[in-house]
Amino acid sequence: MMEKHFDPTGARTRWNREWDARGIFPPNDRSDREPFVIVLPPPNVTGVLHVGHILGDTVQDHLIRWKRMSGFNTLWIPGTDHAGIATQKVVEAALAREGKARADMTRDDFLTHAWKWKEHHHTRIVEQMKQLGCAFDWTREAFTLDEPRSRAVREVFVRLYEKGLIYRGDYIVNWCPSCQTAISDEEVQHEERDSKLWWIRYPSRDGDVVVATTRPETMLGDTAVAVSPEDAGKRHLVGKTVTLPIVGRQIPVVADAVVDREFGSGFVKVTPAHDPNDFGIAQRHDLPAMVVIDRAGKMTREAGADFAGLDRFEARRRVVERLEKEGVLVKVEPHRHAVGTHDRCGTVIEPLLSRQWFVRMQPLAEPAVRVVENDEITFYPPRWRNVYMSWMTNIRDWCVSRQLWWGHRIPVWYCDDCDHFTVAREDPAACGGCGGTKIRQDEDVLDTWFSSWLWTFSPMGWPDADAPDLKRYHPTSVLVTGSEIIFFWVARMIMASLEFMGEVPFRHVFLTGIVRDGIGRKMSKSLGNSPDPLDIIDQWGTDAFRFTLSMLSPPGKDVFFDEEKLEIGRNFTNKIWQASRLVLGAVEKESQPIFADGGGHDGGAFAAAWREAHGSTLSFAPDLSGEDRWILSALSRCALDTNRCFEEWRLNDGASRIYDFFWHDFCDWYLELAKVRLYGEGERRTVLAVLLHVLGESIKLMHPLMPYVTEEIWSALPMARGLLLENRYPRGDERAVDGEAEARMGLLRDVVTSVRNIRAAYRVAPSARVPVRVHAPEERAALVREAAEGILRLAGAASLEAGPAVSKEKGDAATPIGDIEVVVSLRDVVDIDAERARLEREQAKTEGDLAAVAAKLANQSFVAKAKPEVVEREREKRLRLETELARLRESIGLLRADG
RNA sequence: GGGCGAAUAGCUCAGCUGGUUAGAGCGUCUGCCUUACAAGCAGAAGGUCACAGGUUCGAAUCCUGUUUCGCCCACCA
Repeated sequence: MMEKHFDPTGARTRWNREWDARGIFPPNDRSDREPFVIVLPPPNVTGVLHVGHILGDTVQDHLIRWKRMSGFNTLWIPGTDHAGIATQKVVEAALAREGKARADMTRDDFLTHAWKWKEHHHTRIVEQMKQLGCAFDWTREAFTLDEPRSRAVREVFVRLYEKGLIYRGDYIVNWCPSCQTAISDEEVQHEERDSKLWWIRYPSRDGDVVVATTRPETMLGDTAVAVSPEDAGKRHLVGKTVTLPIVGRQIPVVADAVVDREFGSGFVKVTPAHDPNDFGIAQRHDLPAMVVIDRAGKMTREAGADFAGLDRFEARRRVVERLEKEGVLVKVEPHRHAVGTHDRCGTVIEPLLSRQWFVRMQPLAEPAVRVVENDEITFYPPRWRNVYMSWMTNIRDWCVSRQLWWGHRIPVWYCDDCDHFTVAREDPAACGGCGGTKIRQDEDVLDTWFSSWLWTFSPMGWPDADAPDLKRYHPTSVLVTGSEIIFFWVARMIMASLEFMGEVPFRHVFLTGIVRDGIGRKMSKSLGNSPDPLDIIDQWGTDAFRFTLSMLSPPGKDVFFDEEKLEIGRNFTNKIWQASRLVLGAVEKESQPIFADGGGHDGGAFAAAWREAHGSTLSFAPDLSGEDRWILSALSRCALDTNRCFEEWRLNDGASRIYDFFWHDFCDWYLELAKVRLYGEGERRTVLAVLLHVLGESIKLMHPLMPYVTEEIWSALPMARGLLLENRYPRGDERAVDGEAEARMGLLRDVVTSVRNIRAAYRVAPSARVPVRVHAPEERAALVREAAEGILRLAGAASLEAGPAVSKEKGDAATPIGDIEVVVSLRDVVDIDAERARLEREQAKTEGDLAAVAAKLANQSFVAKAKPEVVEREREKRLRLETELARLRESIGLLRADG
């Protein structure tokens, strides 16, 4: 006998051990079944799992298990990301707590610490990932900074360099003064902020010029003033010079098309070293660039003795003061504009002229646009495709060098003796130009995404083109990730795979939503609103967690996650458990064998379904009741729907479908009806076999969502063979859908519901049995009589009479349903006034409905233009409503007659 | 400044290609510890589908516009 309650922790421990011991997650490399492959978006190795990861992992595990059970050779590769900046920062912070600063350490010492830190956190995060029940192939685990991935990164760098797609140059980059590294455009977060627009007069013999700026401190580095070439009123100044206040430098006025004559004063100060626009102007007009802000965000010596060493924001205040003092500050007005900040630390980005490595993206983007255009790669939900396209078609070069220590070091060596630099796969011993041995490797490392973008093939043995995994498992099937990294990662993976593999990295991109807290805020550490998934798992169980998330996550929509919602999953898990207890308890009590390995009974659709699902044969000839046929039909329907939902990436709908079937069809109706036979005296094997079959198939359907509880129950089912994961996912069968059985069940449900309704309306004690009579045409009355035992039990009826002769009289409560009428005799219990009120309410509603239908049918164009089946449906509806209405009037009349 | 998404019951959301009586979970109300389950069972109440037009025999669903909220992109300093 099963325990009274499911023990999620015990089951998790047990099945993790069991799955691991049996080694069932890695694919069969010799199989000729179609592969289904996913690479896990690698979490930050020094991070902790948050609820968002659980959602992504749940979706992927769901797909993997479903495909595996559907006959695919599945592979899911786990791994972690070295996450350059993020990791370096946490390691630095940890060292700081020990009183050590990175500045005082050698690179090697720092890296030793970083690796130690990585090892520690890696163990932890892997431990966490194992608690989710994910079917990862740990034998293929990868890390973006391990040896094989380093080889791939170097190969890629060298190839791109040789192709002219990587270059080094001096450009304005996004500089984070806090992290002291360049970052890519994608890492800049634009935030609207209230600021000011300062209007400053630059005096000139030819007439003063007034510029408007949001960054007065950069005026110290101005080397020109620009106007729009279309601005007739100002054109005469072009070629003249103006005096830079404070500094006193003479700077020229130039005309450039980027200047908008409508904005501000129509004059733009040009600071080539600190503004990307101005940098462009300077290039076009051959203007010098003067760096006045350094890498720490402090003013340089170039900024002048009065400002050198000041923080840039302090310098802003001082500069404004000076301008005011000099009488050149014309006005200050409030101005709201977007400020670039570093997405990792929130520091305001300083555009800075600096020498960096860049990847030329345009040539890589073109094929990547094509494969999406021709649907070799599809996006779910499809709207993300446009987001991808618009980014790809306006793509800009990618700054890949980072001034960090933690990461893939740039494989470039500079020579002390000549200008040549050596770009090499293996560390060179000498300069490739002059042969000199005084060479130094570039100090910088590569952007983390420079290793992540190889993630579909770098874990499969690339650059060895003959690596068996590459041949077998690439391209992968689907990428499951969040929409926030479409540019960072998805787009770049597509480009990298096309460039280096000559094929797409994956066929489909499935984008999950962002998990938010109960009031819509993004989960974040600083807000403290992200619960620890492991706490949730301990408290609620993995299955409950996974099921709840699945159910609440329409594809690509943000999820408002609230711990209370876990009740959905927990309650459902319990429901499954309890239903299983009922079934297994009943099976244990049966003395005759239900099935056997060989021989046995062979005929009939159910016997065949049993054989196909369980590989054994029934040991008796099943004698199916109406409800048996109905639940088998509903099971098939559920399996069909579920598979269809999954095919269409609507995992949440699939989850709801199974939930509804199991809870409301199987538990609420079938189990209750089954009790008639289970607790009766007759032959029980048919109902037991049906119970076992439907339960078994149901938990197969649920397995991808709730691996532990289903595996646990499966192991207790007498007909189970092997692990649940090794069994075939129910596909459903159109031919198994039994319309007649479903109609019959509908009739039974209607009768039972009507009686319950009346009982509740009159507060009939639950223990009281009431006589039930059903007025119906003989054909249908026969069906009702056939289902008598079930109706008696479910409706709490004392007796059941059905036929065309059934009549009602005063003291009866009656409810019409189409052409039948359910009559419950309550003798003195019925309150005449209450019953009349009840009937009149019903009457009003029915009259309303009828009027609507009648109006529709009276409309000539409706009858002429609507599809015939729709018109027919309306006619049937009218007939039904008319019948019901007549019965209601009859009942009301009866109450009046002698009341 | 562009683009996208959302707006349906008190709350959180379903409602796929327009067509039965707009559904579920939670919450509320009523009655039940009925030999699987009170993490449960039965019943009930609750919606002018954001607003305004339009297309159509028919609109929560399609189109246009408006409002509110959210997100993404963007070199008007």
